[in-house]
Parts: sequence; C-alpha cells; structure tokens
Amino acid sequence: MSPMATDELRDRVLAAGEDPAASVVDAVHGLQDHAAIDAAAAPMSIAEAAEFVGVPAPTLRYYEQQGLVLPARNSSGYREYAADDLRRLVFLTRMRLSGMTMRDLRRYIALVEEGASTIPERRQILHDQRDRIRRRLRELTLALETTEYKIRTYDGHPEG
Amino acid sequence: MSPMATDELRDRVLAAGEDPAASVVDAVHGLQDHAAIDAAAAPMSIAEAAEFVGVPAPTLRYYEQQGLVLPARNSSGYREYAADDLRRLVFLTRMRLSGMTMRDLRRYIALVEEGASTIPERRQILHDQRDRIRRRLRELTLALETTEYKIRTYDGHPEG
DNA sequence: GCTTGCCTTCCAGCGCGCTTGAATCTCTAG
DNA sequence: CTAGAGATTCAAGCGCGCTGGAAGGCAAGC
Repeated sequence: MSPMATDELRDRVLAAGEDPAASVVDAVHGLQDHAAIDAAAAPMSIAEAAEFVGVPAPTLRYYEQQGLVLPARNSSGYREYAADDLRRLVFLTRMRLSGMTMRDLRRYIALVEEGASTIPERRQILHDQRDRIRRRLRELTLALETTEYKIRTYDGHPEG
Repeated sequence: MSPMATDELRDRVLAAGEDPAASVVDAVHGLQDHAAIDAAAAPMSIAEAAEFVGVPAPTLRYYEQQGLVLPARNSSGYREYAADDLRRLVFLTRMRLSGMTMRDLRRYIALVEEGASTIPERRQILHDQRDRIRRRLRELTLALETTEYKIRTYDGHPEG
C-alpha cells in the first residue's frame, strides 16, 4: 500500500458540508459530463471554479501547473474558467475521486490535447482505470463484510 | 486530497502475484476472522508471517513499532508470530485495505489492549469505519459509471 | 488616497505510510 | 571454518498530492 494521497481529495470533499456523503458527489453527478454547463455563461474566477467543483483554489493552480487545465487570463492576469475548463475540471475531480493518479491524468490529458489520433490509447487508459475501480469495489465490499462481522461480535456483548 | 498513502498497501498487494485481483484478498477472505488459524501451529518467522498476510517484512516491523502487533522473541531476539499475532495481522491488513488510517488503527488496538471496558468505543470506531467504506463504495460506483460512460463515447468512434 | 480582499507567482513544507540503507548478529550448509 | 541467507536496530528518505507562506498586484468602497 503506497501512500494513499489519492484518498485525500475524497476525504476533504466529503468532510466538509452538512451532508457529508451527498453534497459534492451529487452535485457533480448532476452534470452529465459534457452537458449541463452553459457554454454561454460568464467565465468563473478561480474561487468560483473551486467552489463549483468542490476543491480549494490552490488545488486548481496546482492542476494548472501540472498541465491539466489551462484557463485563459483577463487583462489583469486573473484566471477565467470558461465552460470548457469547467467541464474538464469536473472530469478531473471525478477521476481523482475514482483513485486515478495524477500521473495517469497527466498522460490522459496530454493525449486529449494531441488530438483524435490518440483515442485508442485514451480508451485503453480508461479501460485500465475501470478495472482498477472494479477491483477496488470488490476489496471494499469484502472489507465492509469484515467490518460488519466484527461489529456483530461486539453487539453480542452490548454491556461493553 | 491529502496524500493517499492508504491506497498504497492495496496497490502493492494487488500489483504482485499472477492473479492480481484475487490472490491475497481471497486468501485473506478464507480466514473467517478468529477461525482458520491453528492455535497449535508453530509460530512463524517474520518472513513467513509477511508472506502469509501479503505484505513486506519491513512493514510488519513498522506495524510493531507503531504498537499494532508485538510478537514474542526467541532466544536470539528473532520475532515469532504466534496464532494470535497472525489473527491480528490479518485484521490489520484487512482494515488497512478498507482505507482505515494508521491513526485509527493505533487507537483501536490501544483500546483492545485496555480490555473489555473499551468495547463501546471500539464499536463506535468500527461503525464510523463502516460508514466511510459505504460512502467510498457509493463514490466508486459513481466513478465507475462515469468511466464507463466515457468509454462508450470513445467506442462510438472506434477508428480513433 | 487608503484599506480590504481576492488575485498573482514562486517555492518550501507537510502528512501519510511505508521503504531503504548501514552496520551488525545468528543460523544452516558445505 | 566459512560463506550466505536471513535476522536485528536505528535513522533517514521517498512518493504522492497537495498546502501554506512570502511578497506583491489589482479592484472596489469609504
């Protein structure tokens, strides 16, 4: 088990709001990928974009530094996240939440920017990621059973 | 997302063997907790114990340093993992695999060593952990759907 | 004009969970 | 007797993904 830095976005995202399980995840789920973000809407500031996808603004700067999203700048040098940038951010944060590493995400985005000829490799990356998610789901299901089993043994001794 | 070090055991465990998804997890699943480990069997060396639970030997030393398992020593100072130690190791590695942090695990084990009066708090820890696992399962299910959706969009353009 | 607040860049530091290296000791086989 | 594999301790280092601080620019309200 290498350092679970990948778990942390999840933890932070979920630790916040009132409904720790639903808020961000559900909000993101509402946007069915390339739908639901109005292309004509005014671009967002970094603070607005951060709020929108549920991560801190410095994380967006970090993602930009990693080459994952490169928003335009206004005349003062401020970032302006347009609809395309927001769609990509939604994708990125979802993939991070799925446990995809920054390394793979960098590779994937680099391919996206290279054009349609890279679609086969992109598909392969997503296939692999899908398999990892499925494997992880199996692990977690087993872990859930184990935990529930243990809880039941304690429930057999409710006096403590 | 803070560093996901918690993902690393999982990754390492699953990256190894021939059947990357099944081997260790299934082996561990076979041991239904406090069953299936022969109390009368000879104690294991650190290398054997490591192999048994599917982690490197240094990790077992690390766990010991963290107070999670304290095997007896033979006359030469070598560790001897007895049945109880092995059962605990199985528990520990499963809980790590479920995403439980070292911090919580330290707390939990400390309570175990304090005796039966700590059972209510132990149960609470496991309840919380169960909730985290369930939440994570929901997230991953959503991420899986997103990934599969994306794959389908690529499959619509099989020429690349 | 000045304060307040959000923006900028750059770079260093952190938290987690191991992982590795160095130096040394012990057991087994030949 | 000796070589080699495997054990020990201690402390330092790593990889990942942010996170925070310093130093300063820009915009809006009083």
